[in-house]
Amino acid sequence: MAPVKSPSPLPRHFFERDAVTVGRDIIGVTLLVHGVGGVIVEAEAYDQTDPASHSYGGRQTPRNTSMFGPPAHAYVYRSYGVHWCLNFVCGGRGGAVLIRALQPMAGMEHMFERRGAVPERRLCAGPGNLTQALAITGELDGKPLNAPPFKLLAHAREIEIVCGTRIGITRGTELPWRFGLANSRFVSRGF
DNA sequence: ATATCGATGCCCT
DNA sequence: GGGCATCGATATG
Repeated sequence: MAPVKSPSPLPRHFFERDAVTVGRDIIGVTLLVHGVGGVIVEAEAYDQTDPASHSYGGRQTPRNTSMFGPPAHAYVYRSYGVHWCLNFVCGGRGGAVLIRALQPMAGMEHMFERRGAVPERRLCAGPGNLTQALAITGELDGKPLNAPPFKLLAHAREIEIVCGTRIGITRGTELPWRFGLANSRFVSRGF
């Protein structure tokens, strides 16, 4: 019988690729923050060429500075003045992947404390809900992903990945840069 | 089921 | 002043 592989850290150069490639490959990876988190089931890619991106045209501002920093770091920004959104910075300046939904796996009691009495499938469904469940704030902006409080683990499982157009944008709406775990009920919306 | 609205930080014109 | 990588409450079919 073949040995069952346990979760392992991501390959060293995982994030040193373009955002679209990383966006597809990040599905199925486990994200933990202070030990709380789960499997990434939905993500979107953004890059410099993309009119929906904060890094569009190479424009750099105080907010998006992390997007132009080294890969494998967090870009955390405030959305609509109310929510925090978590991204992973990728290779190719100005590229990042927005983490949109998790299948909760660890520390769910903390998630319920932070999110209230929502159905389990809604705990981490949507970028703002996910950061609330994991207590992610702007303090983590620019922090490396290979060190606490972050932990990223790859699984050797075969999974089916679907893609579609991104959510909540008004430009670049035709780009199929939203990725998800097929048939997951933990995504923010169907594909 | 979809539609509208308010919360309100940061970037834009 | 207006728009935005959002969300939940409220109204209405």
